[in-house]
Amino acid sequence: MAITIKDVAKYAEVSPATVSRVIADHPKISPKTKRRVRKVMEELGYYPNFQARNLVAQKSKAIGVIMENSTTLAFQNPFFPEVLRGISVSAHQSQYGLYLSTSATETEIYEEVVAMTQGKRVDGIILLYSKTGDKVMDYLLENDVPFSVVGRPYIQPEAISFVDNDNVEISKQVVHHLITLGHRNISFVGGASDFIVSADRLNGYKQGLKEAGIPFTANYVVTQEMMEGREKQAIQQLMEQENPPTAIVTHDDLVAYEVISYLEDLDIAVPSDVSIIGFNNHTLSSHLKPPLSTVDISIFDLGVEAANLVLEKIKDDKAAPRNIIVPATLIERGSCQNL
Amino acid sequence: MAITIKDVAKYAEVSPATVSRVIADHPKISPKTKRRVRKVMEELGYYPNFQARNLVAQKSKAIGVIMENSTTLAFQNPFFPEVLRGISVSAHQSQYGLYLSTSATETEIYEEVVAMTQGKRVDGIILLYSKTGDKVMDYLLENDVPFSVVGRPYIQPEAISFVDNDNVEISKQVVHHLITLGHRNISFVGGASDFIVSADRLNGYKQGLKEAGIPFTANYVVTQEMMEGREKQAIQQLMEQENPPTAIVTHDDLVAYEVISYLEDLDIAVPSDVSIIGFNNHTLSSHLKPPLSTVDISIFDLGVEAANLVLEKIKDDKAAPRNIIVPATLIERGSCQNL
DNA sequence: CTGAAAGCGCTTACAG
DNA sequence: CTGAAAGCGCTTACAG
Repeated sequence: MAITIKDVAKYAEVSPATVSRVIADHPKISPKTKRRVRKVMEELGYYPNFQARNLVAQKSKAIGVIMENSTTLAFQNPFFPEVLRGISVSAHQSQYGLYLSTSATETEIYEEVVAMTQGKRVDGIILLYSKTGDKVMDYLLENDVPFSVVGRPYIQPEAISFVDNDNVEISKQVVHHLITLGHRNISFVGGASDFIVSADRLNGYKQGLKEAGIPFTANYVVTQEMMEGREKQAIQQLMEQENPPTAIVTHDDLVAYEVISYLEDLDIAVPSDVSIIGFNNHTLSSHLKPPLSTVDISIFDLGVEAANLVLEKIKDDKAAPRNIIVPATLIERGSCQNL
Repeated sequence: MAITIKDVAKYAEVSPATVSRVIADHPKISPKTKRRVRKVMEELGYYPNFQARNLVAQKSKAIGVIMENSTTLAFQNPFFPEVLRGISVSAHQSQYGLYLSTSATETEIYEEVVAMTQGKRVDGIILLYSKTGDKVMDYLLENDVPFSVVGRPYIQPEAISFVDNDNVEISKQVVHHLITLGHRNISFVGGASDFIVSADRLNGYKQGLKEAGIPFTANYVVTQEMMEGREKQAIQQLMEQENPPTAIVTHDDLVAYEVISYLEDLDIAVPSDVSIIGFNNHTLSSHLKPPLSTVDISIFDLGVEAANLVLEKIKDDKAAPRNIIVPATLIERGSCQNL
């Protein structure tokens, strides 16, 4: 089979223990021995077996990245590769590997997380989403598994390491911006309502209205669930009510452009008839027509920090949970207009 | 520490060997014993330790997915999450885990692949790209590592399992389509030239021209390298030559929209002045202005089949290499016009 | 500075 | 149908 530590030991005329110590760069091994052993390792093409090493070390040097393997537009967008890139960079620096969930449904994800943590396939977990009543998060918390969350946890935020934008605040700013432009009939087209990020942004939207003395209109809110499979009708319904909105906040740039195309079908032009703002600052959004005003949420940084946070917990059992708020910035472009 | 097979054995009053056999659902264990042991496993919350199991089995039940952790627009696009979704579905069915590369540079990727295969962290590899002179592919081939490639290998295609579109053919079709519309001055804005997919598409483009008796014009080809960091100037240069193209084939929808925006800056309208076709059928492309004619390359299927192919090789040493060609379809929308 | 021995948690011929 | 024993490839007190 493959070259083992024993083969190296034999050729270098030392014990396997010594070879092991050379690998670990143990200070008490003489430079001479180290040199000789390393030369043999090189010559034989030795690579340490992770399984064996991890078995005795009781760790895996890998982080599990958990996401919903979903098909919705929200997961089609560049958020995923970008956050993963951030995670990769940080994990790579600490020499940790990345293990990806492959499950599609909630129950499967739960099973997979339990198996990968109990089975020691990973040392910690990054949750790429945060939703209400998430059993995965409950499990991780109860079993003291090192983990971090991208997004605000639905329970015990003080006990959990997470990274997030200040979604309430930035959403409020977005609304303020539209109000400054003279809008008062402002709609909110949000994500799935069990996701905390959606709830937070809706909340900020409401606060923004309130601060401006504008009453909240339930009819102005369109959730993911209302869109699902009948996006066009949902938008039509939104626009054909008595006082249709003159501005729309959407939870994602891709959704914004989708909405714009439905508005077009209804002969409603952006921004002349309706202003619109997205979220996530898609690479393309500056190039498209209209160039989309949007919120840049620093996705890459979200990933880097999420990885840093789990790593912190993995390396130190009793590291206190930390929260990191990554800046979100409103970027004004051409999709909004004075009323 | 965690519950081990010994704990279960003790409580169930059997030997560890028996517990192991129950886990494996060995046929020779009595149903009664199985029931009893399973009950104890349940009660104690036993989960098998992957490291230990894999160490003796000499396998990891995981597939390494290798990609360049790059920032270019090409990797910002939905190709990555979509192909990964396909891979996930197939891997999940076979109960294999997914291990992701975290390296950014070619050398690092090489090191990482060698370490993860030699170190038995993964049983096989999926290469998400194919480029000329790729040392990773050479290594995998030489060392008989089970692997598959998304894209046509640059060497020994008959010896390697890969999944691909017929990029030459589809590219030729795209050119034919434009020629049918009356275009003769057709430009090709391609990807990085060391990628096989780019080479194949360029090749199909050339063949398409040739078949129509149109001479190839080097000035009509813009590569990734020529764009890098000066996209706008590259497009300007393309359009300001003596006989500017009246149609442009781009290797990706996102790039197509980027180009469209530069054309706009030059007061060139799509499709009235210039026709344009993309690749990859981005979710948004039907919604944007203009709705983009594009090529759907069945990304999800590419992923599923790539996983199937490695799995085939992992499960059977001497499975013959297979190639799968996934259909690519030209989708006509509003970005092309009769000349 | 180095080695012999035990052990990480599992599996699997071998024996009965 | 089940158990005792050896072993997968490594690490790490312990001893010298």
